[in-house]
Formats: sequence, C-alpha cells, structure tokens
Amino acid sequence: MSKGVTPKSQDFAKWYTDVVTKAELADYGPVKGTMVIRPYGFSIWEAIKEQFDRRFKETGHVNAYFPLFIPKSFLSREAEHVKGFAKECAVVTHHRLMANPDGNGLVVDPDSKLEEEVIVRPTSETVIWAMYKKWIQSYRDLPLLINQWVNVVRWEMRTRLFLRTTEFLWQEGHTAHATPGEAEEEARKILEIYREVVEEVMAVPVIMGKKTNAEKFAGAVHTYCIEAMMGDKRALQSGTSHNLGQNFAKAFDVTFQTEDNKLEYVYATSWGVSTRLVGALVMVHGDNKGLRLPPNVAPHQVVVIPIGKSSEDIGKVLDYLDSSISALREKEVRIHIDDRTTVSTGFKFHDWELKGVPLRIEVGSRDIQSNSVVLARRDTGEKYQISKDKLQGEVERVLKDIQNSLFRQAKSFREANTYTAETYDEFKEIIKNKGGFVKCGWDGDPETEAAIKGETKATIRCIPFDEEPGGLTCIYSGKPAKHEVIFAKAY
RNA sequence: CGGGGUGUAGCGCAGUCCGGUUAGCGCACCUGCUUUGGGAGCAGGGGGUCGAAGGUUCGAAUCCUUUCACCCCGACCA
Repeated sequence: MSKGVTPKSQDFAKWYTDVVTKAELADYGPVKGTMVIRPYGFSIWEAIKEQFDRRFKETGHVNAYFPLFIPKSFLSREAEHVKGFAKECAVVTHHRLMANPDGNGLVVDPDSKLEEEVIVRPTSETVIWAMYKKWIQSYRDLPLLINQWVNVVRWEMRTRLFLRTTEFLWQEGHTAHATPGEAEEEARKILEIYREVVEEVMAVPVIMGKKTNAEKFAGAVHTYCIEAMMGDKRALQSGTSHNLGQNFAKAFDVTFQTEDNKLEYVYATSWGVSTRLVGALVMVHGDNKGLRLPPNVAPHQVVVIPIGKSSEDIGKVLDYLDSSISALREKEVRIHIDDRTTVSTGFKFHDWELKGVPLRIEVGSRDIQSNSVVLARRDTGEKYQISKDKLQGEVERVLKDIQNSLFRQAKSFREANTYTAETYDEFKEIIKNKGGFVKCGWDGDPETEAAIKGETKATIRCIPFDEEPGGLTCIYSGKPAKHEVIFAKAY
C-alpha cells in the first residue's frame, strides 16, 4: 500500500476512493458493483444506525423483517412504482445448478425454472403492503409503524463505494394511517429525525425540503428529503421520507373500517436512509490526510499512542495512564490504545489520522517525567501539552468542540458555495464553472426543469421548507416563480 | 449499451513499438541486528501459470486472432 491519499483538489473522485479503501472502510466485492463493508466502516454504520434506531423506537416504531424475495407480479401492481424500479431489478429465474455436461464447472439446470420468477427487493413497499392487507381490518389496527434494517439490490450501471452500489444496507420504514393528516405528519416527523441525526450526530448540515414531481419516489404523492453538500460542491440526497397517500393501499387493496363503519383505503408513508450516509461523512469532513470523524460516530473517539516501541516502554506508559483511561471509560469515552510493537510511532500517527480518530493522546517518557500528556486534534491539527490531572475534563471538552467545529466548517463551506442567480446566463456560469448550490425561482413547470437539466446537468434538489418565492421570477422562463428552489449537480 | 483506457507478485508500476539467458523495480510481507517524540536504517529472504484461449516462431510478457475482466467518460439512479 502506498503512502497517503490523492489530494482532494487534484482528483476528488480518486481522493474519495483512496480514503474509503485505505482507511479500511470498504473494499470491492467480487461481483461488479458490490462492496464489502470492512469492520472499521461497519462500526461507523452501526453507530449511525443505533442513533436512528433509538429515535424510531422512541417515536413508537417497531422493527421487523420482510423477505428478500418478492413475486415479480407484485412490482407491477403500482403503475408508477414499476416504472421506477423495473429497469434495475435482479431476477431469480432458477433454483438449481448442475454439473456442466460439457466438462468442468456448473451450469443452471434448465429443469429448475421457476413457475413465477421472483425479484430481489429493490425496496419493500410491495411485499409489505401485501402483508398489511392481511393485518389491517379496522381503525383499531392503525397506525401500523414498522421499520426494517435490511439489504436491498438495485442493479446499477455505474457504482461507487457507499454512494451507489448494487447491494446496499438501509432502513426502510413503512407506516399505515387512518387519515391523510396523520400520514403527512408521520412523513414530516421522520424527516426531522433524519435531520437531527445527520446534523447533530454526523455533523453534516442539510437542507430540508420537498422533491419536485420529477424527482420524487416512484409511487409517492410527496417526497421530502434532506440534501447535503459534499466537498466537491455536489449535492447528495441523504435521506427521503415519502407520503404515499393511498397509492399502495389501492394497489394492494388495503382497506379498514372507520369508527363510523365505513370502508376506506389506508394512508401510507415510507422512508429510508442508507449506507450512503457513510459516503457523505467521508465527502463532507475528509481532508488530504484522510477521514475526519465527528466524535459522535467515531468507533474510537480517542486513540492513545504510547511513544516507544518495546513492550517495556509501552507498559510504562499504560501504567502511567491506567487510572486516567479507566476514568474516561467510566464516562463512556470510546478510547483505543494502540499498543502495537510492530509499527513505529510515526506510522501510528499517520494511520489514525487517515482513519479519522478525532483526538489523539501521545505519551512518552518526557510526559511521564512532567506528569503531562500531549493531545492532538484531528480537526485542526493542533497539538498541545496539558497536565495529566486535567486530562479527563479536557478530553470531554475537546470532543464536544470537535463535534461542533466539524459541523460549523461544513456549514460555512456550504454557505460559501451557495449562490443566488438573477439570470439564466449567470445560473449556467455558476453551475458550469463554480459548482455548488444555486437558489433561484422556478415557474413550477416540469418542462422548465427538464430543459435546465438537459442543458446544464443541474437538477432541482428540493423546494426548501423555508422557501421565499414571493417576488422571484423563474430563472429559465422569466415567468413569476411558483417556488424558490435549490439547483445543483447531484450524486 | 456507445466512446476511451488498462490487464505483468498483495498494491502501484517498468519492460511490449524493435521477440532472445534465470521477467524487473518501489511499497507491503518474512528473518536478524541497530533504531524508536511524525510514515526508520542495513543485511538477507519468500512470493509470478505476464488476464484467458488459440496461432506464428528454433524461441513469445513482447507479433497475430479470438475472448474475458476491470476502470474512466456519457444516457438511468438512495
């Protein structure tokens, strides 16, 4: 393995891949487009997952598991939905292999062809609604608030680790409600959970808003989203929450009896965040040394590096720090001791910087003599010595500070790269040469949206909740703006 | 699926145009000694069906034919 990563400014895509692979977050799987999430990357995902899971449960949701395989016919029940996913479905057509009659290897046994082919779930609305039909009869069965943490498969042409892979991990929530108002409230409530975790835990600032009809989920009435700006100024959709109205209830004939004994279709939502968020974390916070992890998701918040290479040297340092480390662990600080004797101290510094550990404690004989320790912050690179007695308080303070500072840095970056445009020429100039988000008016016409996409590759990322369309004109048509929107090139 | 590119040790590459002993370099790996506060040094060592198949030739990583895989750029997407 070569030293260092490709500089961010030189080639962002290469930089990203370097960081992901060299920091041991993920590796390529043997089947094209698949990804192995390595232990270090997976523990970041687990940390993110726990934060979401806790909040889903606090708001009354329960976890369940629905099957990987879905009858092919289910997908076509909802007209829009099938259009959205048919092109990227993995299909199981046979259930058996046999020895190749021509010699070596295995071939599909033609006699094992399935009566009805099954697809591998690209998302689970259809199986889930087939089951909800069985489980929902009365308003007393509602709301039904189920989530699942699973893998899904979308056969993508072009893939990138975490950002778009053929198989990925996510959570998908599927809820059923008695009224349109409750479904709408649910979709919004979940979006707020998404915002909270992504901003406060991952330190990634997001814009909350609504998708245009062209960009919304296939089968949804409304799609809400959180959009974040990556380090190359492109947008990444980081979570979506859909109000499905009665579309799936009608497609799967899921009705309930109301209090006054009428039969009505139920109202639905679905919502998801995926391992793509790990990619966002890398692209928002990473620098030329590698990852920079916010303490709230870092598998190791603090790494202790004893200076010296022999077991004796390291032993002395660990004795010296023993009570301090215990005290920090008492406070639930995730602290890792790098006691490897096989690599040099300098190597360890670079290694943990690459892996993004927020805070490093360096201790050698000089520190022991002066009853102190050296702290090094990953976010700023700042390195300073403090008395050992102050260690616990300082660690807790600095970890909080790093969490906030990463968020602030990301937010100023986004603000510095968000523009308003008055004319379409100006708009094209920004999209083409500067990159970033452009906030401007849109006349609400899908043809305008399509034309801009065709000419500039920029898409409407969302109509922000806090839009102020009053007085704006459409950047393309010059008509009065129906909405103020965010345009950007997206992942 | 269109355009471009690359396949040689775990990783990164040279060698290919112009065929010729035993296929080479850096990193990584193993052993030993010396080092140890920012990717250690020296010495020794292990590791390859040169992507695959066929052909030309006394002789092929190198030339010819076929084929496969992967990467990058476009149309679709969490």
